[in-house]
Amino acid sequence: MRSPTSTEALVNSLLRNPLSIKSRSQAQQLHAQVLKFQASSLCNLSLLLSIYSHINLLHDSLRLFNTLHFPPALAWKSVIRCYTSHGLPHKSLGSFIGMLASGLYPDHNVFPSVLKACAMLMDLNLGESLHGYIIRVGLDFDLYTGNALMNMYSKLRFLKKSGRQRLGASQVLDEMTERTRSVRTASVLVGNQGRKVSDIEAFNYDVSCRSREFEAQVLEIDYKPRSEYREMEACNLGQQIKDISHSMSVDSVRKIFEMMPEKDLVSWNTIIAGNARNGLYGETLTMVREMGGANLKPDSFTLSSVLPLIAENVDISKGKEIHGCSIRQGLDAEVYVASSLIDMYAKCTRVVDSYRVFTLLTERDGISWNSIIAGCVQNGLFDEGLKFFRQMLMAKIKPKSYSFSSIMPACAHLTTLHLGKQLHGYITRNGFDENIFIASSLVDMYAKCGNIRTARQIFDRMRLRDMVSWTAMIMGCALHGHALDAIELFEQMKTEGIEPNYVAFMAVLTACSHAGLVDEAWKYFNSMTLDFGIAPGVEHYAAVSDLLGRAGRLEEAYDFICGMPIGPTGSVWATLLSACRVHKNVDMAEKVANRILEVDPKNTGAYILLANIYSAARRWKEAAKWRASLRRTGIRKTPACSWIEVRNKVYAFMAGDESHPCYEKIREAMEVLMELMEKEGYVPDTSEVHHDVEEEQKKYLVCSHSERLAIVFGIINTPAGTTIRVTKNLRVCTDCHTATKFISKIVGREIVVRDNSRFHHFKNGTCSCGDYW
DNA sequence: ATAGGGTTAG
Repeated sequence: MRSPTSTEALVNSLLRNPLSIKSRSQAQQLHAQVLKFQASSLCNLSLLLSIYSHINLLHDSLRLFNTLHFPPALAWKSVIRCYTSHGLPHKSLGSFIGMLASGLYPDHNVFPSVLKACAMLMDLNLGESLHGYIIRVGLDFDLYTGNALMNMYSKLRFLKKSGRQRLGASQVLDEMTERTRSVRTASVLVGNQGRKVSDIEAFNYDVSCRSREFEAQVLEIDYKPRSEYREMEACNLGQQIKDISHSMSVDSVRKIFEMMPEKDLVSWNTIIAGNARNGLYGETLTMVREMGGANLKPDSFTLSSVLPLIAENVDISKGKEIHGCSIRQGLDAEVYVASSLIDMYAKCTRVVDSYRVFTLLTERDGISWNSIIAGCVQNGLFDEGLKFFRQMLMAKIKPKSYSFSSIMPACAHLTTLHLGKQLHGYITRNGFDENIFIASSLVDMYAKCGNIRTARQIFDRMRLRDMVSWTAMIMGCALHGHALDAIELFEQMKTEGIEPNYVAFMAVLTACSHAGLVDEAWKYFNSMTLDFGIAPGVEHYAAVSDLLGRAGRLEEAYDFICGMPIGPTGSVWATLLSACRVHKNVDMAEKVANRILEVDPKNTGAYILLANIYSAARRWKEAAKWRASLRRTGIRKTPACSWIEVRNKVYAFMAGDESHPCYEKIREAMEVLMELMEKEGYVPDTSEVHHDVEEEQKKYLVCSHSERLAIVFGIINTPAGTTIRVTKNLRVCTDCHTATKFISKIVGREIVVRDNSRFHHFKNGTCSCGDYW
């Protein structure tokens, strides 16, 4: 026999040190060497296989595995791990069964992968059976297996849909643990020699029963495409099932943790993350503190699990504490921690602090980019969000599903349809269409950009719809004044077993309010508390009082607001005040305005509205008085602003902004139009012009409203037949509304105006809202 | 064996 060469020795040492191999080519070189030296023993090939699986090469692993006639345990375990980390839980469990079937005994380093596969399938039953099996083979005290068990339980919940009444999982496990332990202690005490044969036989029999039980369950699992599991996960983690008895799973996690004889940092991190995922705020923070007692310092895993919970609870002081902690540990520029910090600050409306963390972050990945983008968008900084989105693309980071659902609301709010469509194209090309978050945000975007039909098409094609998808569609209909569609959808949603929440009721009430459906609104308002136990919030009261007010039932609305169990806010009263303006009821307006200033002395809207009401009644002195007191408060009202998209570019207008580069051209066109309109019978309604000035001057002021400038700009800059789409950040003014009807008729074009609450479709001299808005 | 980001609301 020849002595091994140095190369052979190297090969052997490499085979026994799998962590030193880091790339596919290294692994393949080693593979070639093994074949060259005819060292392809079963043992060496299994070692190679475990190397392939450690660097996550599923195909190479499988190719090698398939050449083995009787794969040893190491080969099976490698394949199982690889399947799991590739997100193929069925395959993983199948291989596990195959391993058992070939007579091999599972050991401590196979269960983590199998448990993870159970968690992926969201199958608690299966997980519990596996747990029973693990107890039977005596591995429940193993550190790695225990950690994986905790992880599985903390990710699984009792799904409402499974319907079956279940025994408390932890009770069953308690009993089983007790029985197993007695068998085990007995055998330790007596020693293997003295152990009664019947005991061992009984034990082995029990183990094989458990493994068959588990096997039977695996075979029963119906295979679903991967995307569907992701949807299930999305639904499971969604609000609907959030509060359904996850306590049983959490109990199991705690029991395992307490029983574990040896705990390491991973064990602590796992239970902390589990508590955090299940929303146990106090408990989670306590455990982070207790870690110190066990001589363990929080690491990046700990911090990035805790921060989302702090964000959810909007606890800025705790958040800063954790930030401080991460700085002390030198973890504040670590991607995981930093992304959570960015998100936490954003959720606490401290975007400036998010920026700071983001700037300090040197290596940004898709998630850190998305955190800052979502942070901006969620705080209404749409342009900044878009800016970061573009920067991300320039940094050569490919947008993923999260990126689209984060940025889409920005397109929706800014009405930048061209951008939304562009993103939609990218989404379709990359197969993100099925994603429920993206589809919902697309429905919302198209609806908000005026394209209600496309919104409906996308909605109808969705395979799975959750409450948010329905609400987005209902709100879209409400926005366009399609109240009956909105109501029908709302009823359909309930029929499909999806419970409406706070926002869904806002949507349906808004629909009623835009169409003047008083009775329906009452019905839904009462149903909220009676049928669903949701306490109406200010928004719901606002919708109903708005409706009563518009219908001219001012007294009724007044009493309704006075009867609110939660203190009415300025905004609720404001709906009534604007109704007073529509119905020109100065007495009521005075009464309401005083109530507003009682609860909200800084409500500038009230000053302006009241001043306008006085102006309309030609009571100039009082109007001037209110305007003066507004000036004294030193608060500036939100400036009115309108914008329009022409040839993929957005043009913004402020009222009477004569410095606008297009101002002169617009002015000229406006004069021509005004002449034509007056011939058609248009009389400028200057009653709300708040200054006591000449009639000509008033007419001029009315004509320089931002929405009118935007509309005229659109007419002169687009070819005949194009629909003009204008967005305004506040409400469309009464006179502009009348004027736009005339304009639509004269120029023979459709004009769509979206203001802060709804869409107005002007066509042939009429408006879709029937002048009820 | 453990970790971070997403859709509806005037």
